[in-house]
Amino acid sequence: MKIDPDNPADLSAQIAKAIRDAIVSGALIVGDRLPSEAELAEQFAVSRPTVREALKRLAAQSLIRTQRGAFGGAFINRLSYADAHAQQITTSTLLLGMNEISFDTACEARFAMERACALLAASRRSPDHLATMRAEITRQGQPGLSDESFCASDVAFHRALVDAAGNPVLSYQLAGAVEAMQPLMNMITFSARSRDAIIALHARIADATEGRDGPQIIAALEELERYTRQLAQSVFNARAARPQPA
Amino acid sequence: MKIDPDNPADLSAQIAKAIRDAIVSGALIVGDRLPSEAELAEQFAVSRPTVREALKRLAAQSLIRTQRGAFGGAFINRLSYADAHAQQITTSTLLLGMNEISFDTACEARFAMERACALLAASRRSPDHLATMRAEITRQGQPGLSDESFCASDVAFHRALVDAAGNPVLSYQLAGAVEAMQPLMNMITFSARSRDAIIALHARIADATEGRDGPQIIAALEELERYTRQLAQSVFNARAARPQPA
DNA sequence: TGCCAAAGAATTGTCAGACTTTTAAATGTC
DNA sequence: GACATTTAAAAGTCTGACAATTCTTTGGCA
Repeated sequence: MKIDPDNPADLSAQIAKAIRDAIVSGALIVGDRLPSEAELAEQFAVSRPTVREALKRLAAQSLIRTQRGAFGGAFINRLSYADAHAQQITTSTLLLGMNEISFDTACEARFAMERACALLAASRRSPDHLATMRAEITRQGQPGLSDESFCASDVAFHRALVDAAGNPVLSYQLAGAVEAMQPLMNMITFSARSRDAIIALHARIADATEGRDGPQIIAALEELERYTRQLAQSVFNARAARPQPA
Repeated sequence: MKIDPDNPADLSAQIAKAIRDAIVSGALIVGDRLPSEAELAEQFAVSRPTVREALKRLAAQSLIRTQRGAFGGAFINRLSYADAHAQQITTSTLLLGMNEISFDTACEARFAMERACALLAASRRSPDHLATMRAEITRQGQPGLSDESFCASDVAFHRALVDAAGNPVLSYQLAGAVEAMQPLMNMITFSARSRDAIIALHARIADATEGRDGPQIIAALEELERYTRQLAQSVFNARAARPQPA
């Protein structure tokens, strides 16, 4: 583990970087225990609060976990899918929310990646995935469903499709992108007619998945993308025409 | 901003969560300044070091940036592509390195997503992207190039292809996946013959991109995926046959 | 008046030391 | 040998202080 010269950057940031590099490079393995805070403080020649700040930075990225008590300390964490997924969603959501990313751009990226799963999903889908897709379609057709619930079910449907591809890396990447878009989707009011259209496309996707017809899934996804973007366009136009509702 | 009951979780984690939620939900906007550490300490009824630990957690995720001096403080950060990208790479690298993800799984996901960019890249590629691709191909053909440099150039080539799709969200997602795989790729020794094969495929991709022939790009990528996996397979087999070099 | 330098204040960065809480290991007792 | 008790190690938290930084304001000088 390298030391830190007295450069102007935060000491805690430098310490965090040193430890992070050691983890990413493989010098520290999952399950390894870091020295205690007091020992680290001595090793880096800083105070314990400074070491603690560094460790909290690493904990924020799920790189380490801390345990109190005797023989406790900071341990290198195995990054779980759940943690990675959560971080992915937070990052993607902020990126979509804070930067000038248009709905079209986000939509294009999301469907492009989803189509990338289509062929794999067609060949690997299990009865479980199909059942989930069908269940969500049923749910989407229920009257009185709020827009938020409809969107949530939409996410669950697409997630099932992505999971059907049977590749956890794809699931992790895609699920982040799809869920990050949900706040944008929630802004759209879905009329009964548009819901019917979407449900019909979902049914087409489910049928094609059941029939292991990859190209058909892709075609349906392309149509869904077109329809979603058109729907968003009209919503934004309507909103632009009625400037501020106060 | 909500308060924290005295539950068993870390106070700093709770405070960080409260502020993070406020940011993600939009209650705190980019550029907003948080209260000073002393004020936050009073507001949450904790000490300043505890507040500081919470702020460091947020800083680790690039959610805030801090500035010293009068009228300094913690400001809500605009998540830059560079920051998001860096986090994406760290997360993906760890996920690939620490979990039992096979090379095949990572490879499959990466090429599936890359193919998703092919059609967009074919229609939107600029002369700049083509020039980068050609330059990297030239570089890959130079004799005496180390395996690491060859891999780095390989990453740069594919990154240019992805960027050619002209969708920053795709670039951000893909670049993370591609770069995360580099440590795994670095473990492969590329013989002169395999380099030639890869370079030929790269040239085919560049030609197809120049000719705006999306399906041809996809076909070449499929072949490249097959070849890469086969190459990795033989490397791993050879390694398994010669148990421990000690 | 106008400009530049010095003082002041606000705020983060860092440190030292102390105390509390949690947890597991070691010890003692039946 | 099993169970209860003690003990020690470690993170979690607090208090108080000082250093470093940076913006604002004020004062002085031409």
